[in-house]
Amino acid sequence: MTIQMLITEISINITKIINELQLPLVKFTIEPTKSNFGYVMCNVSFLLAKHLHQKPSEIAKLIAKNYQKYLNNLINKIEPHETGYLNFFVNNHKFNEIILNNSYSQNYGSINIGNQILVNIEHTSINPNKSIHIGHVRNIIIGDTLTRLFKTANYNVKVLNYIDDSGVQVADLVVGFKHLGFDEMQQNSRFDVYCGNVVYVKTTAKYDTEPNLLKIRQNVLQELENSDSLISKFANKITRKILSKQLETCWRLRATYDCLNFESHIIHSGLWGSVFNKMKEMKLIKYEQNGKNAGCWIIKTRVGNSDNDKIIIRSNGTATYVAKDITYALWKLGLIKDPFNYKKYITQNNNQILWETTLLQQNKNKQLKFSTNKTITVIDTRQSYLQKIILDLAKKFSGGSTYVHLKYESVKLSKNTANKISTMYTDKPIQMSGRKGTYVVADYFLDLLRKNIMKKTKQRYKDLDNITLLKLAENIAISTLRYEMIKIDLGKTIIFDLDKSLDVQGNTALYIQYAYARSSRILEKAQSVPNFNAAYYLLNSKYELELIKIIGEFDIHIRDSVINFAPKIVANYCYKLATSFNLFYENNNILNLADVKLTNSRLCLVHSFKLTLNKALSLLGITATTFL
RNA sequence: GGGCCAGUAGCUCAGCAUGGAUAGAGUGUUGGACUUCUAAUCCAAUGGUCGUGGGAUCGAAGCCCUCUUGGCCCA
Repeated sequence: MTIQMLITEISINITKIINELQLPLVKFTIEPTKSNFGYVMCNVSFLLAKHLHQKPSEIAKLIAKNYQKYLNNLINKIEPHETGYLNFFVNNHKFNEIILNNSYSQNYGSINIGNQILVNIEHTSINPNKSIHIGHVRNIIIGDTLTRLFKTANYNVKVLNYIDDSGVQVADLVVGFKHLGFDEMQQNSRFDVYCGNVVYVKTTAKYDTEPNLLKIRQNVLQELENSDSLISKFANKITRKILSKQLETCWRLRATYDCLNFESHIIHSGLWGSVFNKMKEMKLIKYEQNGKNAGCWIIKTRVGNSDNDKIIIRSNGTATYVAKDITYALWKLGLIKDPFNYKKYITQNNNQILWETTLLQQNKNKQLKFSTNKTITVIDTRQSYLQKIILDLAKKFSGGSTYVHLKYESVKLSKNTANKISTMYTDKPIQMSGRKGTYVVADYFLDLLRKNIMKKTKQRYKDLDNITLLKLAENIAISTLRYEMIKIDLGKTIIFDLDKSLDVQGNTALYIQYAYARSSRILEKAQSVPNFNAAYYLLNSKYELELIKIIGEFDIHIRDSVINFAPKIVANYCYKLATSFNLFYENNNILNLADVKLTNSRLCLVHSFKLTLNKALSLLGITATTFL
């Protein structure tokens, strides 16, 4: 029995009453209330009021009267409120025991929505020509948190990371290294940082003054489509070198993957070619004879009231990223034959194997399956237009698949931070740009945050050794960044400010971790381990009852979060749990009591809180420590 | 020109899907609480025409429409 089950029981009974009274069947909801209005509430009277043209309070009375026969020793009172709400009261003594006993179990909070259905989630997919910046981090954290949530909802999740190793941005790097003399072997900074901050920015800046470089880039792009060319091999070498560095950052952020999809393989395997032919057959694309797109293959689209053309193949015969994205989406949805073989890239820290696509025959590994008819693509809202094209196209290939574009607003740099890192003055927040080099490198920020936290921790514990200190600070830094990225609604732009982000007071990961550490210390210092055969009826202060109730709501929030693709719901839940625990902690003594039975009951509650918060935090990729 | 997103306290944001009880947090400012299970905490005060105008409803921060401001995308 959880609160969710309580809700289900009430829901069934009210439906019965509606049937008995031959009232219209309305879609009512039952939710936990705020403490002074019973335990859970139902809005059915309001909905019926619309149909019956009666006062909600009258209907509430009627239903309450008919509910009496369903009352039992658990749900023991129903009260029709004058506003129209139906408030249900429970036997707290019994319910405390039920919730707490439930919360001790290993799989507490796990729900079954997915039935082990295969779903793939694509996220990260950063061009392998630069280091990961704070804007990319939002994508990684959203994607990874969603993965954790879907796994706990019993989906079989495969995480994909698309590596655009044959696009314009990679061509820019090749131009830089091969024609502008940048040193591939430099040792001054991390390779990905060097490529992004120096080679890419300086190369693209030269296009304005040296237009012949653009022609060179065109040739590079063409060479990239031929896997045997020297340019292709060189590009492969540097993109893999960058990728390995980017993955280090991803792993630092505690994201892991199942498969790396190399874009070049989409061309080299002939997959794009077959999709191209199919699209020609289906008359989805058109060869343009005249106009500005003469010589190009285009796709006709209609968004809103206006027609738009999107180039699929340039006049020189190279495929645009749109072509490759479409092909990739069709592959993800399993709508075209899988031409890839898979080989092991690495075993990640959590023992999860990371695979990569390959075209080598010796890696035929057909038991591996990453394609499925349910796919989620995490990309920011600026890609909405292209995603819409892909979605429309996928529908034409097959009606039965689900393609979700999980979009989120981008991360911008605050005015102050922008002015700090760029020579160009601005009086408002700016969009980060790889090309202009106006971004904050993720590892740079994390190192700064870690340093800041270390300083404060050192003040608290002067004797702590450096290794412990560093580990602790690293954990808090990663957790802080993850929490800040996930607690904000996906539809809201994050304005990132370097200085403000270093502040870790209030609603932060640290606050939640602190509550966890407090609970751990109590259990450590207790004379005995909690005995679960406890006097739960003694837990009757408002702080205890409230905390138990919130613990009991765990699965409701997970369900809510999964169904609505809203990871922030779990973040808010963690904060609510921590706040409630802190109130309990401040107001109810636990260890220094004369009443041994009460101490034990409270220890059980502390234990339950600790387990539940730990599970909730792990869904956010946040690790709680017993000491802070 | 077409499309998408956002506007809630000085600042940053919950609440909006599924309308209903007194619109909540953090932060800031002011004051208070450590001989006590961790004060990276807690308490109190302060702070709101929920961007504007209209509509449907017994009832709107939430739904529909208008306008407006800011951001983004396509052309």
